[in-house]
Amino acid sequence: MHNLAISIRISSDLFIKDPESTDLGKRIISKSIELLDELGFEGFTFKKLGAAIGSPESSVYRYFESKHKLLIYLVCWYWSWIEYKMVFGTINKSSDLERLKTAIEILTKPIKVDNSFIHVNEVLLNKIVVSEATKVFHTKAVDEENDQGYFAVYKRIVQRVSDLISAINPDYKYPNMLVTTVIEGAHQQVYFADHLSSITDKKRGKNRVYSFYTELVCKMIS
Amino acid sequence: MHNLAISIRISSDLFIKDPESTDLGKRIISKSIELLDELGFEGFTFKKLGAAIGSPESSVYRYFESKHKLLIYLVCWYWSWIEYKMVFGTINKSSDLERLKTAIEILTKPIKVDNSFIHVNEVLLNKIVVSEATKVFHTKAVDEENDQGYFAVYKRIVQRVSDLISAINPDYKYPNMLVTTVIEGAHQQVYFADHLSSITDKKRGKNRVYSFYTELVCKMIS
DNA sequence: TGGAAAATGATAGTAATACTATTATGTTTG
DNA sequence: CAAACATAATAGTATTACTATCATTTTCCA
Repeated sequence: MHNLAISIRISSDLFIKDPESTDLGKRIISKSIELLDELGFEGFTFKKLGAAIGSPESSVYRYFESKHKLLIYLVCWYWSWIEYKMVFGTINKSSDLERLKTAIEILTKPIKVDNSFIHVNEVLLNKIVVSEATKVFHTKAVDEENDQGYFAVYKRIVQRVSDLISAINPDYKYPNMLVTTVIEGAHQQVYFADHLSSITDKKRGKNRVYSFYTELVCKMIS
Repeated sequence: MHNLAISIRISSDLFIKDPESTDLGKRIISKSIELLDELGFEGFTFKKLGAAIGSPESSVYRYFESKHKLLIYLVCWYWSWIEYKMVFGTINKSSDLERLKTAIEILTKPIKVDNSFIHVNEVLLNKIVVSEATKVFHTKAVDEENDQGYFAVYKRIVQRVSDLISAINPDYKYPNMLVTTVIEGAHQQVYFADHLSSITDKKRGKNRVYSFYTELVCKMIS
């Protein structure tokens, strides 16, 4: 069981005090995932979070500088977890194409419950990433935050998959664009299916997002 | 010259008083485009906008209920303008494939200055759509706002291009997903190139976004 | 075991935001 | 020329996103 063996490490620039280090910290993470899902990023406040965990908001501020940083923390956590799944999911595959397909699967198929991290509900966290993660990037502070390395995990995942593509077809000109198209597109399709269903192709089977993007990548690089 | 012939019509649910109907209204539109670009959606306020046009914020509130509604208005304006260009750009093409290619071109190539609408700077508006438009969708009020018809133009554009695809290849299973992948992806690539350049394929020519997505669509539907 | 250090709680306060409301003034128009 | 309308000027409110201070509780370790 990897819940004993591994832990997700997040850049210490994203918090004031490591939420993994205390009980209150873990409850902050756990409850903020629930509340962000319930209220959305705009409706979410540290005051409400404090009320939900029975602590004053000032206690939350001892862990996170702002709700924006907390969101980045959660999104980073999510991508670190995905990276972990990707590394272990591809390690014993026999070819780059197999590895690529597994990576796409991890990036496009619905998330399954994972009990390895008790205070993190990965299914809810995925919902938050789908509906709120763009707000991590789309800020006037992007460049600064990028320089701080906040998006390193995300970029590393893109690079990883991009490298697989280049290994399979070294002549393909746009591996990075292809990968970001898949990663962001997959989330977007889930969001559209939930909220703007007329512009998705809903009645096309259970794994339509996975099928669509797998076919897309394969056709593009062949 | 179409500046005499046409005007962009926006759903009256998006404003309290039509900004096109007065001088102050037009200045609100014009300045809000500049300020949104300069400050970003979060940094933008009606107070600052008021100061910039020399009016109290209460005057702005007589035109728009909230800055969120103003953003939706601008994004709708943008897509209406794109739809207009698409209709007139494809009308005299000789085949569906030609029409499709033109549509993709309009959706993926950089915006050029258009002096048809004096109070709207389309180049800046495009920058705003690229960096802020996701915030129109990603809200707890999406479903309600979708029911109100705020996203109708956007959905119509998707449908239009999707129909072209289906006309070319009636068997292709995912025309809608393909189109939204292109539309959102194209903007995303521009944003990434500006802010997270390591995960784009920058040094691949001037029209890389256009080339990439045209090739993508053609390969997928053939 | 006792005392310092660390963590949390309780409470207060601030500037800014996102509005609403009211009244006054100027401008248009039938 | 008066009514209607548009805008300005000003004030006010609840909430947000913090910061600051001090008291209490818990932990730890010598």
